Amino acid sequence: MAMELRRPERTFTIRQLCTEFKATPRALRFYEDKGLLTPARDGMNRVYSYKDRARLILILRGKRVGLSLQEIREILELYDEGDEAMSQNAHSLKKFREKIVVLEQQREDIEGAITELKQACERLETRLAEKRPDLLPKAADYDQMLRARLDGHADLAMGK
Amino acid sequence: MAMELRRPERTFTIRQLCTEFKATPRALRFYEDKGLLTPARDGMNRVYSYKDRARLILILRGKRVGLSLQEIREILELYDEGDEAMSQNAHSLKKFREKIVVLEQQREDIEGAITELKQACERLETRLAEKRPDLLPKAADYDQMLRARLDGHADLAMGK
DNA sequence: AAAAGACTTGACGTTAACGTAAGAGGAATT
DNA sequence: AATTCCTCTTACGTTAACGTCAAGTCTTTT
Repeated sequence: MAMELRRPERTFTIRQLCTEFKATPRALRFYEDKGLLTPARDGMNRVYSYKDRARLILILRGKRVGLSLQEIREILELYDEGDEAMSQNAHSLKKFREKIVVLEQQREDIEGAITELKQACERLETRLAEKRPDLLPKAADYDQMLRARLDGHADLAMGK
Repeated sequence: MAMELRRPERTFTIRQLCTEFKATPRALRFYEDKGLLTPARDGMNRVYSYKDRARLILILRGKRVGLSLQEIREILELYDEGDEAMSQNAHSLKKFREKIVVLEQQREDIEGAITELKQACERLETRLAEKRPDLLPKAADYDQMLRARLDGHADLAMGK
């Protein structure tokens, strides 16, 4: 019970989180305004903890899957809620189940969209190969694409 | 070559498509305004063909997976484009490949979100079962939910 | 001490994707 | 003929999720 995992009590400035996750200060303040984040303060300045950072990760992922900030907030509230507001939670439970159905549908949609896009790409590529092979991307371009994919995590490794 | 599948040349009014897909006339006109649909006219009135209907289905699915109308239009244009505008297509190809990467990421996100939501549901359910079993949904409610899921296709079967 | 950088709080602007209300035109029903 | 109904266009309103200044504070560097 007296055992809490003691990560070095690191904190983050708003800018640090922004560059790490490619967000803007305005966005983080906006999330705070909407009750999704509540960082501590050092004087006027915001101080984000690991917990805040974890919440931000959830927020951003929620956004990527098409949840509204409102919906994300409801989910987040589940995590720090004690055990009060139980009848409220019965409502949340229902909404979550509904959301799961929607997300499963969405996953199907995405899989469908992916296969279609891939087909479209193939059609395009064969047509281009026949008529304008000069316009096809070169091997070098694929290198470039791969590098772009990795850049997202690069700053994590080399504590920029 | 002279063989075209001859579905009974059915057409649809704007209202019919709207009720079938739970859209609004305003939305369909908006899509038209943005160049995603180009139904025929009977006098002033819009007349939608099977092809228009198919496009609408693609539009709505595109929206569900988070594509913008702009992006959806680009995809649709691929389908009716002849073989002109090839260098344009080289650009499309690149954009599509990028979009595929995004969608695959998004699929991962959704799967993550689904598992998390399910966990949250379980936590909620156990807590409720312990403290307020009266708030748990009854078996009848699940019947209701199943019925709701099927309603989406009911109007297709019973040509309402 | 002055300038340069981060951070802050307003407050107004912006974009996408429609909603909504107003006014008018045909077709069908009463 | 009048009412009802569906459709049309035009045009302004709305919501979410920020962007974009403006103006001020605090700290650090010169």
